[in-house]
Amino acid sequence: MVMAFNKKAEFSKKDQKAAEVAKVLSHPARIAILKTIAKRGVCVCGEIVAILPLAQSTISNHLKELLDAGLISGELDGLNCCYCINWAAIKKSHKAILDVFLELENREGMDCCK
Amino acid sequence: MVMAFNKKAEFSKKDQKAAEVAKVLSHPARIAILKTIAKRGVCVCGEIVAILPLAQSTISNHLKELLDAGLISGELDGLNCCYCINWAAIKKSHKAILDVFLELENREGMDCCK
DNA sequence: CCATATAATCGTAAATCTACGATTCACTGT
DNA sequence: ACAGTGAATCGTAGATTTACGATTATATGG
Repeated sequence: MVMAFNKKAEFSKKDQKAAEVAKVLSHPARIAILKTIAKRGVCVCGEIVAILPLAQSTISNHLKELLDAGLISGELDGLNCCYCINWAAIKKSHKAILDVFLELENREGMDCCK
Repeated sequence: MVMAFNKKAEFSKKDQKAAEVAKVLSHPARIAILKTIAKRGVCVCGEIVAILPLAQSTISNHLKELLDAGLISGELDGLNCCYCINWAAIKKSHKAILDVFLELENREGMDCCK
């Protein structure tokens, strides 16, 4: 009995993209990591581990998710790995989410039940 | 051996709130449901079921998540249940996400590795 | 070469999410 | 009172997420 297929593909591309962006931001650790990297400009994994209340391997996983989503880039620099924000991706992500809210807020006033 | 505790509580309130908003939007079905309700003004569960490629019980679950998050309100109206957007909550949510992006984008230019 | 340090990866466990069918509940209309 | 309809809830199964410790890989420094 097969269930729990991935039905996400059946929604509009726009909604899928917005949902993907939201998914990346759906854990406070990932938001905190992004803010930390943005704030410091330079950021090495060890610094993030020192700041956030999570184990090194857990941080590394969250970093990988941010990398996979394209929101940050990281390059090995000797022993350390230097991460930085991919601003183009951040702006695209921002727009994807913004569009959802704008499309919703555009309809304000057309309420039904009251 | 106890693992996988919920560590989310250890992050800042702001980041937690933003992550919660993002979580609600992290499935295209929920975005599509919000847009459908906003577009129609009036919206009954059955209409959403007819439009989206999901079973009635699945839609009902997504609606419950949106209700729990406070983004919509629903009242029983005879046989039908009329849902509408809670605009105040939408705006709060929008602001919570917006603040994350603004805080990030504020730091643009302070890059490290290049 | 060897000890050390940084960070990725692996293995795992628990929790949560997605999804559905079946059932139940509540209200209509007859 | 009873059949029918719309929607919530229940039970479930499988997938994914969160988290950690242990291990591995790689580079540096002596």
